[in-house]
Formats: sequence, structure tokens, C-alpha cells
Amino acid sequence: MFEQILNNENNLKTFSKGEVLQRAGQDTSKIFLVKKGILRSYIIDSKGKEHIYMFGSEGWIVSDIESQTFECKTVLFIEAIEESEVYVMNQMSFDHLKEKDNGFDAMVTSLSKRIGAMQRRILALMSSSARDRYESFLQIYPELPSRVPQKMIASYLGITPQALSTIRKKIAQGE
Amino acid sequence: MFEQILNNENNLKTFSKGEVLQRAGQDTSKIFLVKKGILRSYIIDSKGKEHIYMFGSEGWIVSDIESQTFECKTVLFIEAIEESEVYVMNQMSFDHLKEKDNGFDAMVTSLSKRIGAMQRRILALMSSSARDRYESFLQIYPELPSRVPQKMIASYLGITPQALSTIRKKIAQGE
DNA sequence: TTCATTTCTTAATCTAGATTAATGGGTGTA
DNA sequence: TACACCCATTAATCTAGATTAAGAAATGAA
Repeated sequence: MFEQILNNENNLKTFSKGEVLQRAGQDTSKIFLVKKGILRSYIIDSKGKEHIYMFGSEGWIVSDIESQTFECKTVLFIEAIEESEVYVMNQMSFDHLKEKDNGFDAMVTSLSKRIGAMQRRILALMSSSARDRYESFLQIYPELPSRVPQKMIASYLGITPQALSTIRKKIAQGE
Repeated sequence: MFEQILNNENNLKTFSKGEVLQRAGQDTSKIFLVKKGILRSYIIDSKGKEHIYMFGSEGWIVSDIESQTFECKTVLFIEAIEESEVYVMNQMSFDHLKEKDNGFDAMVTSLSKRIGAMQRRILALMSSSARDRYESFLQIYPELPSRVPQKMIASYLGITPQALSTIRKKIAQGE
């Protein structure tokens, strides 16, 4: 959606597997638009445990929107899971996008879609079992399991790798 | 934020306590801006259990943004917890808002704020205990406990009323 | 290739919160 | 006043998933 507007090579950067694009505690969050590869954003809780907030593959925007909107320190880490090509913007160049043709419209649509996805996630976390969440995850992101290690999928689902392993086993055996 | 733009009496309606403004399974979601009172939106899961997705008091917009954006059937119920005065819009009159002065800008800001709140909620559901979530709830919404029954707060936190009751007891006794 | 590191699996035990059930307190109504 | 209904509390039991620990399989580096 923003690709055409953005498609210049100025701010296109390549990150290698495992490279951290942003850490928690920074003053402002940059905005990352994934051209190729996969990013993950996550928090580290008081016990030192990682919880994946979202994956972003081709076409997705990854950013700490909360810290950006409220101008407080970032809470999310952002890291490349694969070698990735990413457009890197700061808040200023992002604001610039709005002024362009249809920039606002594209932004409202993009934000609304994200809210829709988050709504589903919140409702699922509150009302579905880990297994049900895993099965919807497979339907919504069929390509991710082959690109993302299972322990990260577990972290996204809000469970431990061990729990995911037993769920997978039960599914493999006749349900 | 939208109040000035919207402040005409045409679409202002009053709903009494317990009245349902919208049910799941409808074709389109209306958009409700709360002038006075409190609404709640919730799903009913496959076991018939309610899960509160959000509360909306004065100044909040309550709507099923997902169904609206993707033009699919509504999944959320919306109900008045108190007698409430609410501006009722459909998608068309909402689109109209964008065209007005600063309409787009206000919308992007409003959507970003909501995403920030949802981000916190998702991370809390994944990484915090029920008690921690209750304590942050009290900080963020200090006025709600006096206006909303506890079983609804429990439903918002994703726990049972019984569990909330024991948490409250422990907090009341020296932590 | 070998060795080291990380990931995945399996199993035993533990725990936060669900479920079930019973009791007492409020509130509205007749 | 009494009755019905809803809400909050307390307690006993149950369970999904966490924790801990150990071994197997995959990955990567030299």
C-alpha cells in the first residue's frame, strides 16, 4: 500500500538474521516496512522472558506505535528472523507520507486493518484454548511455520515451546 | 475529538441500562460515540460465555471495526451498562467525517491511540498474571470500578468473577 | 568430518485460575 | 413485609498449561 509512495532506495536497508533493529528503552520508535524477509517485535518481561507481539513479513509495517503516538520510550524490541530488506522511516518521514496523494486514506485503511487483527487476537487470547489459537494461527499465516522456529510461534501464542510441542503431537495423532 | 464535528442532535439517541445497541451476526456495524454513560462491547463464545472486549465511557468510540473494515458480519454485541446518550453513525456518515476539516488527521490520531491501548492489552494478556492485570486496570480506569459491576471487570480481564473476588481479598488483606 | 550450540520432544510435577456449589447481601417489586 | 432475582464471596475440586529436567534431533562453525 505504501510501497509505491515509498519506493526509493534512500532508506532501504538490509539486516542479517538475528540482527536487532530496535531495542526497548529508546526515545523514539522507527517505522519499518518489510520489503523482503521477516521481522518480529517482542517484549522482555520482568522475569526476562520474551513475548512476541507480532511478526511482519513482506508488505507489513512493524513499529512501536504506542511509544510513537504517546512520545514515550519504546517497549518493543524489533529483530530480523531472516535476512531482510526493510524501508526504515522515522516519525518525520512518516508524517510526510500523509501529505502525499491518498496518504491519509491509505493510512486510515492500514490502521483499521491492524485494529481488526488485534481485535481478533485479544478475543482469542481471552476466549480460546492454546490449541484453538494455534489452529487459527495456521489458517491465518500458513506460510510462517516453515520460516519461523516453533519456539517463536509458541511465544506469539502466549505458551511455552513444550506446550506447543504436545499440542502438535496431539494434532498429528488422530486429533 | 469528533464531538465538535458531530455535535448535532440528529443522530443523538438515549439508551436505557441493559439495552442492546447491536448484536453479533448483523450485516454492518454502526459506530457509537458515547456522549454520556458507559457502553460495553463483548463476544459470546461457543460455550455461551461472555468476554468483554472493551468499555467505552464519555468521549469513546465503540464499534466493531473489524467487521466494518472487512465488510463481514459483526461479531461484537454492544450494550449500555448505564443509561447512556450516544451519537449513532453508519459507515457512510463516518466516511463523511474524513472529508471535513482535519477529519483525516483526527481519525489517524484516534486510531493510533486505540492501537496503543490494544498493544498494551495484548502484551498484558500474554505476560501478566490476573492480579497484575487487575492492578493496571485500576490505574488506567480508576473511575470504572464504581460504575461497572465486578463480574464485568472480571470478564474484561479474562477471568471469572470468583477469581477476581479472591484477588481483591488478597489485596485487601496486607497484599 | 567433529564438536558445540540451539531447538524440539517427552515426561513428571506444580500452580493459577476454572468449575461447581453453597451462602449471604442487595435491590426491586408486589 | 415477604418473595424473587441478581451479585459477591468462600471453599473444594479439577485442569490447562507452566516449570523442571533430560534426551534426541537439527544447525552451524572450524
